[in-house]
Amino acid sequence: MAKDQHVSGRRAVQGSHDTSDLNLAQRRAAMADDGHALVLAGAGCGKTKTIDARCNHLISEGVPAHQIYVLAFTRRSAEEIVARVEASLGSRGKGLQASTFHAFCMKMIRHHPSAFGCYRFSVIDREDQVDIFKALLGRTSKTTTVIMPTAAQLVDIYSFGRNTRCTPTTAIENEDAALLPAKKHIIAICRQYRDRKQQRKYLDYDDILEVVGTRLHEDAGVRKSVCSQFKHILVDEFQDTNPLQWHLLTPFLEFANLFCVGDDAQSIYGFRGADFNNVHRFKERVPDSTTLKLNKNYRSTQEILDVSNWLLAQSSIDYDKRLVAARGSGHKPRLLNFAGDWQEANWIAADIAARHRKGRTWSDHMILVRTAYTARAVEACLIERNIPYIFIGGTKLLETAHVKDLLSPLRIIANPADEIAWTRYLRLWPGIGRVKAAAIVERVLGKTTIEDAMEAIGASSPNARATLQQILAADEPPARAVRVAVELLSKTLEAQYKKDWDQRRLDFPLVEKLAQKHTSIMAFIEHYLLDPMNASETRQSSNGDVVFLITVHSAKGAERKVCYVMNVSPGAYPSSRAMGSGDQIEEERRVLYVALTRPQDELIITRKLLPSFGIVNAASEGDQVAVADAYFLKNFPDDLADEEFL
DNA sequence: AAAATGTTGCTGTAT
DNA sequence: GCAACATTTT
Repeated sequence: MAKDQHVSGRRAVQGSHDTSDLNLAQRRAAMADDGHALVLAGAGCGKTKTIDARCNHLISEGVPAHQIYVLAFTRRSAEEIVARVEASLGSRGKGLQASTFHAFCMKMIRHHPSAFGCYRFSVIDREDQVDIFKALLGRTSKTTTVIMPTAAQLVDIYSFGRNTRCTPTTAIENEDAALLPAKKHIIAICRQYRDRKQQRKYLDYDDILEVVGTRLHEDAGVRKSVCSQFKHILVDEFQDTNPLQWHLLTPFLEFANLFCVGDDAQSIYGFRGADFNNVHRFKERVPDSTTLKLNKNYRSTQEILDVSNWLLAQSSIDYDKRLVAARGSGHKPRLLNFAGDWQEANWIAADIAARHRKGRTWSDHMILVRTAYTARAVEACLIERNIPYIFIGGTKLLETAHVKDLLSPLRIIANPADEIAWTRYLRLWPGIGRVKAAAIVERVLGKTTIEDAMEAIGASSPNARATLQQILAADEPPARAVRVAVELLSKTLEAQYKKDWDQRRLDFPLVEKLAQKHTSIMAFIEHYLLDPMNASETRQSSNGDVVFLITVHSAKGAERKVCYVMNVSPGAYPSSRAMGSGDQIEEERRVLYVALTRPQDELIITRKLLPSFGIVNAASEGDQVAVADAYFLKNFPDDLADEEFL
């Protein structure tokens, strides 16, 4: 029974396979006839439950599970959907597939390598992209007099442009209008980046979607063979899809039934090009579709929803939304004021500990933060009190410096043209810095075989060469290569990271364990780049009774009995960095809305009223006033929460 | 001249 | 925790 699943603390009832616990609107959505459908659902109105029920219904009606694909926003929610459907349908549910858009496209690319022309490509992450742009900037910067973007800004501009399929001007403006004079240079450098990727056989995150989308549009044969595998495509969090993702979905319209579920008030990925026209213009773009609405909230009590309703009502945008609690009345939300970060964090940890002593489980609690670094104080307090937790958001295991170092030789073996990996690997060795590494890489990339390449390292570092040779000999399976790499590189890495080496080394057995699930280095690295697993998540013991510490962006769809929304302070909501545009401020409002709609029973909002980081850092005095003025809780009504000063 | 080491500042959300 | 910058060592 689903009860035993206890999937990340969700209510077990969601796995039950009959539709009797659905309300009328949910049942109509779940049991809709074939055809395209858009389901609009407010926070907590049972989106996930409806997707589960839809899958159950389709499979029960005789659709083979493998012809259904669920596109979710995170690996976590994808896995949960599959787990619940399998739990309720047993063997008939086996074969249901769910993943992120990126993992979906990568599957297509790997299953039809010739169709997409991406054989032996390596997937690169954002940091790798930044490295490439850095190298390109280094070569061109001296002649220009205009202000050029940083490498990181170039990645943003380039990626935004591709995700929204907009003009360079729009993409640059979105980053910073002050960069417009450099437009010509930016376009030129983006072209060089594109060529460089091609040479080195790299696929960045956007390529993964674009390669598949473009091919499906251009080639009818490929389109038919790929798209006709699926009868039903379900898309969760549809409000956060962007034009590139829509481009990818449209070829499926003639082969499969599209079932998209979303809430425009929860659109919080505008910075990644999310476009709620995908929701608002769905009917226009897909005329033969039906639209369904779910508007009864089953998650929270009315007092909690009142806060969220108030917040949206303050917006200039008309969301046409007032959440009504099916559960009725409950605890009044609390609004707690603290003098500083430390007091705030400490109080939350103490409060959770006290509740645990009274018999609550750790996993009844979720702490929501806007930014990863806000989490650090509370993390320290949780550790101090021995409270088990996982932190979701922030740096992923495969993004940490020491793991990237460890994997660099494996990346070289998987793709000898991988310049970034070569550079990283070479610089691990004593006596090799930026300049020598560049010289060696130059020589190495001219070679056609990995053996010649290793020869080309030359006498600069016999150790670097010997080590790479031994790792190459261990080659596959990847777990073995990882183990050999750990053995051979430990000394070097220890010297590099001396201070926190004892912490970092603990990650290596984890990496080896993750590698065991894969048969090739490429597949292993790719898997964890596309569906990254958090360092803290990976370190967890299996039991699962832990406090959830999570960024709001990662918390979409999650719920807990007791939620602490941290640092709802001036300068943080909206973030002082969002002050540039009204659209960005409204997106910030939705971020807070997502946070406030997570709790089932108790909402605890904490903040610091004294000038906090965001305000202090606003550039001018005028900016500081603007930040304080835009603060979302500026006119917060007394009767919506019990306010305390601690 | 390049590498190594030390210091300071700042940090947006993520596939 | 990390990147950019500054300083010391090889």
